[in-house]
Amino acid sequence: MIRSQFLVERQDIDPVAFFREKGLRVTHQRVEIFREIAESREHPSAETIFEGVRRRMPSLSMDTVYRTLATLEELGLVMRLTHPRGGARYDSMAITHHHFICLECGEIMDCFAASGEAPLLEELTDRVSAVRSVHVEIRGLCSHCHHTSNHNLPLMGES
Amino acid sequence: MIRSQFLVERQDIDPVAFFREKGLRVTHQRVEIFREIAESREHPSAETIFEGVRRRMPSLSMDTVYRTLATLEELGLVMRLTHPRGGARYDSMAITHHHFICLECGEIMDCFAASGEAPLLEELTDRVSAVRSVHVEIRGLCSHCHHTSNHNLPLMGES
DNA sequence: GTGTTTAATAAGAAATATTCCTATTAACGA
DNA sequence: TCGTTAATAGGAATATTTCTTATTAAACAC
Repeated sequence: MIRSQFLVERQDIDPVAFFREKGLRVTHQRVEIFREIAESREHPSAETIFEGVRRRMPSLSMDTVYRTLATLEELGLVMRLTHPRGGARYDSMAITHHHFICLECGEIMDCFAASGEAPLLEELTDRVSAVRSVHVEIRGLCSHCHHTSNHNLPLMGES
Repeated sequence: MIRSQFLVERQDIDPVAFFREKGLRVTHQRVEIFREIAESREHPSAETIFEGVRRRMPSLSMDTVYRTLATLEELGLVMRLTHPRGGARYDSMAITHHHFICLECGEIMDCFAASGEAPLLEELTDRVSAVRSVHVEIRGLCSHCHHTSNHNLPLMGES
């Protein structure tokens, strides 16, 4: 049986050492893109990341941003999130955490506290071999939207 | 404090009654698109849904597929998933469940069993008002890929 | 049933988002 | 410092999603 705890921390990642360790070339682009995400608190889109890094590195191309984001995601340093309003958003996963997304305004909030266990994968035992990450995504209404907008969303606990 | 159980079932949805109840017109397109997803076990893309329904309804347009999927998602009947290999995938959420996604081949498996509770939202109490859904997404390697490919993914439990 | 109202659709254009192609650059090991 | 080659820039190509507008068909009143 595969059973995964939610809380798995990892932090203080030095991108230079990390890339080197993985046998990847330590390019300015990779380091800067990693930093841009690690230092952001805003779950930026690829476009936002591009604009942010390009200020320091005018030759940067969009292709490099996407390629690097894919690399970082594969390494487990970054997570791609589906945003209710189209387009992908990216978030540093140097520290394991989860997300709350407001269905009204689209704001994404980090949720570091975690308790309990992941869904048991017993029913998938013969089909699943290794767990890489467990991510909980909670959707609902943030306080602001709950009070200001007349929403019509079915909520948990209601019929 | 907001605390949400994972397991919240809902099933046997009659799309006609459901749309009517919500004050939405019961169009052939809506009913057929809903059925296509509800009967699929394959987490189809918008394109796949389009092709499937168009066999029965040749005049269907892609725009209607996207529009209807957005409506169904808003009603909580359908969930949009980010697929590792670009593009969105859709899944019927008539019965609450979770997902395992293989990072190698991209296969998505349903995971109905669930235990534990969602991450505590205590830290977000003042920012979050209402929970609409709790979804757990587990990533890793399916048995097939774990045994056949030489993967280089950091896995949970390893350093 | 018939007519009226208007939400929903089809069609294709437009806007976005993402990936691909190729020549060039620069990281790294010798 | 030099050679090798992974990685990048630039732009084209593709894919995905949304928008615009005329048309259609649900829903409802009669």
